[in-house]
Amino acid sequence: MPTPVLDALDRRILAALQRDARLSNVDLAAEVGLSPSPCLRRVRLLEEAGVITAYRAILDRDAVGLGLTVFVGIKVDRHDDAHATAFREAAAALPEVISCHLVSGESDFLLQIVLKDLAAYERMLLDTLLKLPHVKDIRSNFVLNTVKSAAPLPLDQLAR
Amino acid sequence: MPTPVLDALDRRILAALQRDARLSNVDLAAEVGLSPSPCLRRVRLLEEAGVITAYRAILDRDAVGLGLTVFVGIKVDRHDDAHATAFREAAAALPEVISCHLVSGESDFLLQIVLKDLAAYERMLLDTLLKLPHVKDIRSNFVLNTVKSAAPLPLDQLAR
DNA sequence: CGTGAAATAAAAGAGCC
DNA sequence: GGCTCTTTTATTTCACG
Repeated sequence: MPTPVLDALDRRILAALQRDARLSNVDLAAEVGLSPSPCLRRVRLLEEAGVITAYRAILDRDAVGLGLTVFVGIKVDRHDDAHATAFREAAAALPEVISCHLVSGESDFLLQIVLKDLAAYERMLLDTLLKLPHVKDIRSNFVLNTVKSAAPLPLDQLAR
Repeated sequence: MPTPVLDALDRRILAALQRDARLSNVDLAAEVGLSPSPCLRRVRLLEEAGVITAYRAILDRDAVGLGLTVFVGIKVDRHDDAHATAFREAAAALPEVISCHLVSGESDFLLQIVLKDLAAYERMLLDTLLKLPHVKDIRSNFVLNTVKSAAPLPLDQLAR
């Protein structure tokens, strides 16, 4: 068994910060059963190691006027590096695209796009998405209802 | 023009907190061009109004040992409320399911599932997903490469 | 890793523009 | 609404066991 990168305490710290990133170090330490000093040391290490990549406020999309979410499947011309890279960079640069993955299956890329309404999506589709490099086919899947979103990662499932 | 729910200052506050949820109120105020008191008042109001729903630490999935992300399209038997609701609740209760949406198009539901590896997904598919209520068809799309993930919402796009 | 003390910073509130 | 100033409270930090 190689030295585990994350021990049980690290996982508890991460779980707590996923639930509430604004926990003070004192409260966090109490929650994970540690005193403040070593707790803060661990958090700093997790940040420096790139395990914690950011602390974000999660917003209600409807409340901020971004009521439309669309999952967009996109096929590109070919799969070679030059094509894929050009597409990737162009897609990632769009602020409306909040996630973009290369996936197996029907589509090559799966994008999650957030917009004000259908009219905004129509403009985006015509003016931007269809003009991305090497796009061959686009399939739009509109979100009708969000059952669960931006949930914390299931660190409990890692217990060995 | 109805009273806008969010004015320009609110949007600047939200943008800053999406980028860094751990900003102190003093720093946040300086960044948005406000003094601390009104800035904190606005943040509290945004929290109470449900605009800010959570503050989360964002983790590197590979670094925590959750190297496999799968987008799973699921069709259910029928679309009536009883069926859809039963499915929804069962799916949302699974910790590995970090997002679940009712969508238009090919599938009825689109789930984002995070796991350790393919073996874990095989178990999940056989033991859990296929046994969810009213499931008719499952299509698994494996993430080969993550280009962009958990990006902040594009509040700039709301400027009228 | 824990403890405790010292230094620092943050939040909260009152009164005013 | 927002600003400033003051008070109160909490948090970070560090040296040592």
